Amino acid sequence: MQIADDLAAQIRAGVLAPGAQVPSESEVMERYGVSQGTVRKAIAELRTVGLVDTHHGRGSYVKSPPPVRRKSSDRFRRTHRSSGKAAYLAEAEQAGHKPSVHVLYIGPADAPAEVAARMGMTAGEKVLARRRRYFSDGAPTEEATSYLPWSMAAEIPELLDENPGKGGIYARLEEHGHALVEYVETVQARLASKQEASALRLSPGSPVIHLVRDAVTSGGRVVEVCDTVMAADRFILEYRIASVSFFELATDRVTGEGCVTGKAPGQLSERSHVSTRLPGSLVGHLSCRTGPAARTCGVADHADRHA
Amino acid sequence: MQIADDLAAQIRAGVLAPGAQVPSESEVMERYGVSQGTVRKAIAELRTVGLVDTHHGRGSYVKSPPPVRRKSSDRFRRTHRSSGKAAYLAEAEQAGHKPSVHVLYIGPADAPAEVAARMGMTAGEKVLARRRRYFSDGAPTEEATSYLPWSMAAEIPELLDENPGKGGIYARLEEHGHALVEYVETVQARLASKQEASALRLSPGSPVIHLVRDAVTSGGRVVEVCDTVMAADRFILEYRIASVSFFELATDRVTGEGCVTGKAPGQLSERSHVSTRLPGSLVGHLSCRTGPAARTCGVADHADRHA
DNA sequence: GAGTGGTCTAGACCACTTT
DNA sequence: AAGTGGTCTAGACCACTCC
Repeated sequence: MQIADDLAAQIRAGVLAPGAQVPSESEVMERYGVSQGTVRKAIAELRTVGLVDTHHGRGSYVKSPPPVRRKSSDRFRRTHRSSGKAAYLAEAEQAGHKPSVHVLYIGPADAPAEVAARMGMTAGEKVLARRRRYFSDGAPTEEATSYLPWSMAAEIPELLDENPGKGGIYARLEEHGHALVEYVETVQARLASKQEASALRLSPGSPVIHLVRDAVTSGGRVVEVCDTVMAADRFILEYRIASVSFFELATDRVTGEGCVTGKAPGQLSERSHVSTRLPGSLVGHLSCRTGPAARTCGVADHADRHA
Repeated sequence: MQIADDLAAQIRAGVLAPGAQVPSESEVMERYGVSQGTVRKAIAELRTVGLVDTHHGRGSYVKSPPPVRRKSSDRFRRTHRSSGKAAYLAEAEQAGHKPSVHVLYIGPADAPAEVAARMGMTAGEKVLARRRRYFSDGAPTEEATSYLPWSMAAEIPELLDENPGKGGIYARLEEHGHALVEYVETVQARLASKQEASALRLSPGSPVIHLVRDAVTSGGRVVEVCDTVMAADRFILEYRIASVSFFELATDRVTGEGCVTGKAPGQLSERSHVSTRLPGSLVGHLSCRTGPAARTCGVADHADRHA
């Protein structure tokens, strides 16, 4: 489409600056000597590519590129929790944006099938759902729903609060004896559904990132599933992957010496739980999975509570 | 659009099975009593949602949902390298697909700006590029380009081969003294460009996942950058995140005892290098970054080479 | 050649926004 | 009321595919 390319070039060259109005349909019709349908297709193209926003009865305007936020896998490090702010707020402020959160719902819900499967319960079982929408500089960026077993809600009353306190719900879970060993995030990208598009104020056809995170305890139990839908153009996800897991260090090689106090390597069952004592007073607990899937493990150190 | 919803419902209900031909434009025009333009919009909708494939002169056909492959962050564990197959082939076969790889280019190239920045060189510098396209069951799924400093190509001749041998290029790098400590992956989702759409046989408007991975040595040097574009509907990325890093275990708490042989905790500079001796004969090397960014570290164990 | 999708035109009518 | 985008129609013409 020559017309779309032409306009796109003008935008990228800065002839049409962010915020400026794109020539109206009738104007373009005249200038290029084409019919309205042709113009509309060209502008639709610009819209799906994210170059313009168009408003009924007002015109199309050049979009300014959205601020991109980095979401690092390090954000779950227990060390980062002391900050006292929810991970989201801390991260966003650091990046120089005005963050805000809007709680949409906190209360009982029926577990969706996928969530139930991840938590090892039957679909439809009663769970606690925490649904909220996040904004950056006033614009919605993501919508997240946390699911927890309903028994947790009784055990930990703060989970029903809008603001669960310092360190967020993960800190509360750990305070109540559910040490979190690892998080497993699955990432998918797809086009926004109509509901998602309107909730995140996206033009239809925009991509979203669908992120689902399981929080796993040292016992191998999934105590929370967090389902997040993010506007794809506003995020970069960053993951740091070690080439050797702590689990491998402790069990594959360091035998004897009283180091691994659980089972011997090679004798680990599907979900094993072993303890490692490192020099100093540190106790590390490992929850692991073995077998053909050969998954590595998580590391939980309970040192904070033993010290 | 009522007509699109109607067809979509038929597809999802199985009235129109995968592979079946969607009624032709003229047929739909007649049945719903609308004009061609209206029908075309409806079918375009189905196309962008990924429900149908349409071929010029032949018609539109119901797509069968593409096989989804899981890409786990564990695939870089050194333990998994012994398999003797490239990570891609091993993973795909395990999932029951017929994988194949097509090498597009291996040779010198000018470093793109972003790659140069990640590797700490100036843009345009000469690098080795390895570009290949991956297929699953005959359908293209991703296209990846690895960039390495040109000096590596001289040092490690296998890097110029189509098949770099057992364990892939990461194994070759490590054999030549470049122990890889961690990988940093950044994930973005966006719509496919025209070139990407045709290379991956996607309909325009389809989302892709753009993944860029840095391979970091124990010295903190980025020796490879791998730039990958994947068809979003064919992948689920999975990342396992430990709640405590090995780095934190070794330096924040385990002091004295001769355990950390590098600097004391709190004295680590922006990019430090410390060594840890664990019980047994294992030696762990840590490359880390500290400071306000408070990034964790990677763990490299050189035990294989010291044993 | 008959059928398919791809592109375009010219014009009508509606809904929203601004003045 | 005037200007904007949103939707639709009816028809022309082209390009590709299959028989």
